[in-house]
Amino acid sequence: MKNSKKLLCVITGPTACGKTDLTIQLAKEYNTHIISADSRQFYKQLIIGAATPSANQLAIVPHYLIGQLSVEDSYNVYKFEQDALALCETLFQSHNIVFLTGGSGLYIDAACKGIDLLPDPDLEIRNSINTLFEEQGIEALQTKLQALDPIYYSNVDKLNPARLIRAIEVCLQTGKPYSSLRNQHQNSRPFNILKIVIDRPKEILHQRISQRTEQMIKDGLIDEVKSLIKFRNVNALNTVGYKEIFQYLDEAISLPQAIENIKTNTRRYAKRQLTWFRRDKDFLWINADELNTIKSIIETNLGNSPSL
RNA sequence: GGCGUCGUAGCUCAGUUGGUAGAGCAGAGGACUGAAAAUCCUUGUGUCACUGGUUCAAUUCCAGUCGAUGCCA
Repeated sequence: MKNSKKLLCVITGPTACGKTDLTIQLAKEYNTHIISADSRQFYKQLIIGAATPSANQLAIVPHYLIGQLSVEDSYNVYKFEQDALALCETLFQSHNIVFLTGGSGLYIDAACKGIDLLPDPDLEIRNSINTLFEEQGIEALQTKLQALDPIYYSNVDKLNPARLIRAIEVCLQTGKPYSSLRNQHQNSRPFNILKIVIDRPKEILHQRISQRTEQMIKDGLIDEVKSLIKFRNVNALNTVGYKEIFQYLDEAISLPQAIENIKTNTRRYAKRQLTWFRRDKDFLWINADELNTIKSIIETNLGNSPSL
């Protein structure tokens, strides 16, 4: 074989587009394994609401980074990058192709391009900045960041507390401006990468989101959420499907209203995902029913002549 | 059948003491480096139900028609 490099095939797409089934089918045909890039399926307690693959599906091909964490664990993109790269190294020893699938764009980027080396968040510092925000509002964050890092301040979304807080946190932790630690260069990888977005007409996607939401309720989403009520404040549960059911359990909204809200919020999530993918011109957009097209592209990228 | 109220953006509604109209939600577009299913930004022209009348001018006033709804029969 001429092509000595291995291939990481990224299969992503908006939520409910059918990437799980499709990737399992591909991985089975290529007799290989799947690494998940889904920031909610990491948590073992999130099953129904996170649309985690079923036990039957997981049995078809080996999966990694699904259910390896508890919702109480702290995890982040950098750790994910490390985990995903370590898995790639191991799996490429015995496979020419490995699939990475999931809908978390930032996590996919971390695996494919890498992210800057920054210290792990210090919870004490973060909490103190959060308190500053709660007590004095966004202006206090703006003033602070402007003093600590005027360069980043000139580019940052000044109305987004999350951006401001993280930047301040890094400045305080490292004693350096956040901007000086961001190189934003793309790390090279010891494997080739093929990136595919599974596309669907918007009406069809919305229909699938609606149907999947109804199915989640039938499958017992409410009981799953009830069992997690003691964790309701952890970040992992600030998630579509869970927060709406918490509101229903609080009797703040009716069940039909909660279900409607889940559908709406899922549609919006899908929209944000699509915005993210559109920005990255490396993605090939392929219709969900064009499995043969995908296989043909994979063959080409593996250095084989397309036989289809 | 009689009397009243209502009919304005996909939905809920506001408003114009007559000069063709605006909020919330939904929708659309965008941003994004350790919270990312998170967090945040931008974006509102529609036969003002229909047909006539009055008027320089009607979505606004008047009449009729249709539809919704309430009360009385």
